[in-house]
Amino acid sequence: MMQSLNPQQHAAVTLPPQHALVLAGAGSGKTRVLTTRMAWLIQTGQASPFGLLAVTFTNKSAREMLTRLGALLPINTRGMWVGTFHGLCNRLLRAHFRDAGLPQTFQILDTADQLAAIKRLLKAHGVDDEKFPPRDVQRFINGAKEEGLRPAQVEAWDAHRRRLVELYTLYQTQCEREGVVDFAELLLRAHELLERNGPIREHYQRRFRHILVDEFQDTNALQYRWLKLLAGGGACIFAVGDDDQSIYAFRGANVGNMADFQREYAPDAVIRLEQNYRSYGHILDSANALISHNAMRLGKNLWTEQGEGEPVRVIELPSDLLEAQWIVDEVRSLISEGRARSEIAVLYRSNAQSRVIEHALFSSGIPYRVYGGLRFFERQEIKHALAYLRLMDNLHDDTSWLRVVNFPTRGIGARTLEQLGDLARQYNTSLYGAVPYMSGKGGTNLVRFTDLVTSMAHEAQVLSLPELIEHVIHHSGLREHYQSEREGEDRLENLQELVNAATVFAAEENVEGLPAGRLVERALPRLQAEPQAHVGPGGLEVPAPADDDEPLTELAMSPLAAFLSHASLEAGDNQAQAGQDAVQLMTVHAAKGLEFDSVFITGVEEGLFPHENSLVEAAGLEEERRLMYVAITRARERLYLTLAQSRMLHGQTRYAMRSRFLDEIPQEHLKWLSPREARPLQMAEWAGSAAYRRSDAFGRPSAGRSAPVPPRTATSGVTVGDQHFRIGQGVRHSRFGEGTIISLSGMGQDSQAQIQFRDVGTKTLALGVAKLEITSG
DNA sequence: GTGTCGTCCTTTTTT
DNA sequence: AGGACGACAC
Repeated sequence: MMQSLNPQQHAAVTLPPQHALVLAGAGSGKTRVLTTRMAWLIQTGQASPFGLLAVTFTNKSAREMLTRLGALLPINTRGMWVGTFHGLCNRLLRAHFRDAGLPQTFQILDTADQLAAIKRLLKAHGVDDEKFPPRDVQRFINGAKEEGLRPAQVEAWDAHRRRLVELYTLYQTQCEREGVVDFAELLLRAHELLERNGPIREHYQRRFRHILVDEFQDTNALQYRWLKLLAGGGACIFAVGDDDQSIYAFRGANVGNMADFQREYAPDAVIRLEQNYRSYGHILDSANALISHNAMRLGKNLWTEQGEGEPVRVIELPSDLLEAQWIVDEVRSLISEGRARSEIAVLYRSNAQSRVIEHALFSSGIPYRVYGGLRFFERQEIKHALAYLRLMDNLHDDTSWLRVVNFPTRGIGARTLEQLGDLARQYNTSLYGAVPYMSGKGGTNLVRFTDLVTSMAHEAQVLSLPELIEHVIHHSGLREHYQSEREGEDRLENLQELVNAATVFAAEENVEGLPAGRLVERALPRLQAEPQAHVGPGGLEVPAPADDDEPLTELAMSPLAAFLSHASLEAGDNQAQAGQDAVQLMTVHAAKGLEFDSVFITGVEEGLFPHENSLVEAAGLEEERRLMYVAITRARERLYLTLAQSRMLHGQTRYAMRSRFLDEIPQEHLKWLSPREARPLQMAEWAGSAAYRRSDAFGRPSAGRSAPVPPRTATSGVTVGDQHFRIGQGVRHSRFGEGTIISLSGMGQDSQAQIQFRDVGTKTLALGVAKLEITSG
């Protein structure tokens, strides 16, 4: 188990029981250390499998951890507390729903459900959604919750914010009435439960002697507090993370948690894993050099025993179309060299870039796979089916009610629902609860719908989970609806896939054949019927696990409720054509944690990567740099950085110069396939440049590629009045001082320039308005 | 209740 | 440019 660990990995794995922070660089064997540590703790008898808690951010990494652990030790990992923050909190709340003040059947709102709930709330209270856009309200509420704040604790320093706090309060009341819980609420509730309930807190504090955290740099304030609370009884926290790979600050992750952890817990051990087993030297050194430009770091330098390998290839092309075409040609030659398509990744900063690349790949007939986009459980037809199922569990779930009350249409219109909503408010009940108060024509259809849902709920007491879903799809009219819809073919297939998913789920949970709605008593903490000594892989006698406390509450959940949680917490795969050998397309964010033999990082331009929206603050630029660091370190053997001088964005052609990140990598690691000029090339120069023609000498097929296509615009500049502006030009502004134009967009009087000023940072100015003096270029 | 037209927005995303 | 969503008309 321990063989072939390097000294640092070995030290981390065998650390005595104490708090520890492991700074694990990209490709340094982080997951391996985490799982081997768990196995080691179990095997040496320092912990029982259920005395460990391991927490991750994604279901995928939780699964991987369990799989690897299962491979290391002959134990049944089922029922171990290994999961995502949200998954574990859900488990906690299910087990102690009463103490947490939740109904037994509480359901989980995903982001879209939450937004719908907020829209409904705003409408019901006549809130001006110009002044309070639902998305902003959502962000405010989630932001507060992620800071661990209830409405009373949020500072409201002006009228607008006071109103937001009011809305937060109202939203909370609505959620409670409906028995639903959003993602952030899972964490906050679980935290409050542990904080306020001494016996429960002490039970879990006694139980989990070892808490292991993956991707610690991505934790937010509330998650960190949750961990601290859980470890408050003397448990050891083993936190693994990489501050250089923190790329989720924009959604509340706080890298500062790493430094705080180091300070507050004064961990006796900070271990750095700096040997990289993934990339060749030039790639790794490029990444190191780049990230060294960040000021806010804990510090770490990756090295490799592999040779320096090939230099990083860099190429600048006249346009996004040519960039895509060039990539496709290069991909084709990589494939013809015998490389697997699935080992080639094309990464981009923003999703908007994928279209052009997809188009080029498609035209060339190269199979590709795009990550991101709609996931299985987020599909419209699936959400409809799930809404029926949720109503079966909880008729007061207004979100679900509204989603399907008139889908398929059954003559219940907006007016009827408005009336119903008024009544519900009047009698302080759910929409379902308000049905008896309805009179008139609208009422009869509503009663019919209510009967439908109640009869389905009856079936839930008889039918198994897959049977129930089949029943719902049929009797709700969903099947018929999609059969008659022109493009309903896929949707019908997905609905069938939902039945399959439920079959698999029921088998995994051992509830096959049991009625979907019937409670299944299970003592979750019990892992094995009879804890006994095993013989470990090394012939080691493994002591019987320590006797843990009996659970305070047994988890009682119906197969249906369990399936619904599963659907909310794990949105499912979002990949088309899984399994096929295809070129991988994804955003840099989505690539985190993955690795490929060959990687293309596209759009390495100022304004795009780093993204212009991040340039307003220094912290933003550092996050962009970390993002580039993550991108570079995905590559094992070959790395390409590509950039385009012009690019279609939001229906406008934009011109940009190469990313500053390119200048932060020492040239010795780079091999320019296009001329690297002190200033960006003019397109006219480019089209005729010898370097471009020479590019065929690099072994790419020149056939199939047309001669250099003239750019869509003659020069990369705009003319406003009698002035002609170009990228890279020096300018002077009366107030902002000296600066350089780093990007241009628009035409004539409407054009804008992004200017990097020497003293005041980057500004975007309207050229028709701003008075600029051209100083050079 | 459904279909069409216009308006708005557009960084990154998991649970 | 292109998609999503909301307002309006049939």
